Amino acid sequence: MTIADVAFDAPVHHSFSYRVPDGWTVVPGQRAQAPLGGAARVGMVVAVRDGAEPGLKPLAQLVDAEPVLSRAQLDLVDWIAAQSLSSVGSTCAALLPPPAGREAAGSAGLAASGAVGPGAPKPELLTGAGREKRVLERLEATKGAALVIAADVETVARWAQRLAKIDRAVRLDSGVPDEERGAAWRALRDGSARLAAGTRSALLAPLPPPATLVLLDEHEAAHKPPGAPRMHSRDVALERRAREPLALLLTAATPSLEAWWRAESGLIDMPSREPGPWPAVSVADTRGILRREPLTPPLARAIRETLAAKRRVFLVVSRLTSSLACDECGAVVRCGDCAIALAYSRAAARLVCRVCGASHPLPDTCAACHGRRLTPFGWGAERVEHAVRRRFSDARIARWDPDAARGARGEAQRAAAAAADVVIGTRGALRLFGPAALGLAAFVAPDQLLRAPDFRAGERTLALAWAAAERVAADGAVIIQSQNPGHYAFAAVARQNLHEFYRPELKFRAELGYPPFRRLAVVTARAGQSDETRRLAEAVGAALRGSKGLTVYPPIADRSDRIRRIVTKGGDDLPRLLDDALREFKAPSAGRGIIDVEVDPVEWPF
DNA sequence: AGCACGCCGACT
DNA sequence: GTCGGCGTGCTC
Repeated sequence: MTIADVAFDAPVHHSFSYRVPDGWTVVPGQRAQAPLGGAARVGMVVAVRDGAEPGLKPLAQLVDAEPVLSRAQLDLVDWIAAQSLSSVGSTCAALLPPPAGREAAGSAGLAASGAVGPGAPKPELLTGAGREKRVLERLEATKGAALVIAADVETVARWAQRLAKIDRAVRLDSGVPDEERGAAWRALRDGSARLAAGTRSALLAPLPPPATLVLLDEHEAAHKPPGAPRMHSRDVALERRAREPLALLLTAATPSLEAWWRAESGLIDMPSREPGPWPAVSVADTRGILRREPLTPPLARAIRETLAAKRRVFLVVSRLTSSLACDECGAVVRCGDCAIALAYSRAAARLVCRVCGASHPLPDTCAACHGRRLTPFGWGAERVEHAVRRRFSDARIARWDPDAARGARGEAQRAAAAAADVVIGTRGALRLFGPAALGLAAFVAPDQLLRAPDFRAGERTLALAWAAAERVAADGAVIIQSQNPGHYAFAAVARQNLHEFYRPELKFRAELGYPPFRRLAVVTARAGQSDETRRLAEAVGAALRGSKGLTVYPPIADRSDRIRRIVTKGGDDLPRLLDDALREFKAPSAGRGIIDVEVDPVEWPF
């Protein structure tokens, strides 16, 4: 009898075997519906073989008339799953359009994709002004298939419109109905469409050679969204390019250190560009300044001048809420139970704990020294808005909150922000402004960002400051108020010179053994009680320490003490070493506890 | 992941 | 006396 091995979207790291009903033709790469745990579920057929295993349930029905993945693409999926310690089934689910009900049989087979020839071009990293225009020119010049991957559906929509001006373009992302996504996949496969745009679920879309794959904003953390596979789209794209003859273009205003290092090592081409127009960037030193006012005199003057010139102002604030501190002894008002600083809301005149949610009225005196002067520190959007309104009462001022920007009130807030003279917001507000749309962009206090307990803090700060500067007209200004005015991220933005950031940053990363020189993984252990969690974490730590190539740090408890995280460093073989070391905990006999592994984390979970 | 099975608290 | 909490375990 014929047996099909099917991988399901579940954290089980093996496939399930089914009998192929007589008369069916099934090949690996097709999805099929089959009974699993009492329900009919869709999985990927990863192998078809002859055998004699009595008692197997039969496949229920085929979902794809034609395979959606070729053998080579299934091999790529295996590689992704192994590298990210994800299951093959959930990797497939994340990297394919959702299965349609049923589809018409197509006639075209999958394009055969061979190994990369010796003449295959290196991946290219496009930086600098006009990088997106250069991508479009490339796609216009080539007659081959092209796929543009963006980090979010909004960007996909914009690119789909741009591509449609060149040739027929289809969308493979969740911004269009499921049937349309499936049809787009098939249109690429049979050549009826040559241009496509999508998010990570489009990364494996069929691209008959000669083809171009474009990854926009390769530095974006959104290219590694939550859920399997825990791998950045940049890594998927680079591996696909290594296995398939396609041209790979990466774009970034501020490349990831990973991409920059590859470029320096000659693995990626990074054409150098003449610097384009750039605003005047100044850094205002706020050290030793009594912070009762978020706007230093130079910033207040710049706002006044920009508004007088009828141009727009963007004030970048940190999402971190402000807290209350004693002017006399410096103590911060903390939650009695959780020990973290209570978030101060001026409007509500209350203090709220962001861990346990407890809300307290404002205290009259400092608990530490009984001083009577408790004042807020840190500049949240709300406090900055208040200060700006007080000084510029005639201006139209809008606040852009990431939380309020979603949902029903989102549209209203967006409209208000789009019409405002002064927008006060976090990183997400950047989307409101096109290139050179602003007269002034200013960072009220990026120090929280810079001091975040995350080795990517500098990279993030650079990305945000650079992105803001790109949105300011060449005759406009960027003002950065900081207690770290000498930081090389600011110097790089001020002189529009990326090297000024990457040179010292690479040195720092190399010295401390951070990516791109070593790989990181965060292993999370969870068990019922806190002592069980502790015991599990100790056992996991011991197992990891037994592995030669791994550097293992002691487990860190989270605030609730129900989760412990173990940070691990290793080399290129980190996934394999982790998999070997953790195998005993994955066995069914291992019992209690859940172990979770995040390889190459981009967001620091602490 | 789902979904079942399986033992301990507040209700008709 | 039941309904239901989610801890543990299995799914071809």
